[in-house]
Amino acid sequence: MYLYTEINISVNKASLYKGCLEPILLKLLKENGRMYGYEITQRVKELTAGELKITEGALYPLLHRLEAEGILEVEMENLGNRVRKYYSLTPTGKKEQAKAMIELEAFKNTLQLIFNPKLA
Amino acid sequence: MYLYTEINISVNKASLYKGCLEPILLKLLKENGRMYGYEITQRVKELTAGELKITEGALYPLLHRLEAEGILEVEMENLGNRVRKYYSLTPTGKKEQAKAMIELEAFKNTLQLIFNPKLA
DNA sequence: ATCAATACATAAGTAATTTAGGTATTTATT
DNA sequence: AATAAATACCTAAATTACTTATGTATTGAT
Repeated sequence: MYLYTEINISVNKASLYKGCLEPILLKLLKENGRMYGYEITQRVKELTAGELKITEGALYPLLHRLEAEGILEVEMENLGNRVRKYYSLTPTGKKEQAKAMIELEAFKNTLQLIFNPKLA
Repeated sequence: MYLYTEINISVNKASLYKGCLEPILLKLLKENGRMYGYEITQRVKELTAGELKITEGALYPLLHRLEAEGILEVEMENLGNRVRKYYSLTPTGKKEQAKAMIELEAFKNTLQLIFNPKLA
């Protein structure tokens, strides 16, 4: 039986963040060397003061896909009886991360052109 | 028979822009008063120097949805034998536009927190 | 003891697109 | 004059990136 203690009233302004999860993940791994899934969800929540909550249903499949694509590699670590999976960027992943940052810059500039045309 | 003269080699960095089309549209209509579909695709291409191309398959269904939701209203105009459909914000649409801009600001700030943590 | 937090996972459903067509008129090019 | 390109609308199937809703199991706090 499940008892939910936290009621999630998050609005669905979420759609703007679509497509951002992968660059966010790559950036965090670049900064931190290696991280595990749960840690990533918590770090994003901290960094954004709760504004952005990475759902596990989005994160875990992404981690698996990027591992399959050779962008991430994984190391298992045992904590007592539990397993923790640390992910880090492969050499390919580092190139991919750099590309993602360039694309993100272009994205931000493009938004600037549309939403703040005077400053451009 | 169809002969394609322009070969579209657009990469699929497109995913970052997912969820941005509606705020872009609302912003353009706020700035320009009224616009028609084809004009919107061209304006965005101009504004962004070709970086962002709004596809008609995305735009027209969105215009129809927003009209059905009472966010946009439409005026038909005849050009010779052709019809042009001008869209503009309803009063509801103006409120929606303002909300979208606030959400976009929050989005940009959140990205800042993740990608430029030092400047925040 | 019980609840909350930690830590992994998958699968069905949904929304915003892309891709790939389609029709028709008007303007430019050869 | 004929052809191509641009203008102007449209839709529907497929894809993508998620959300929502589950599930299991361990560990730490009250």
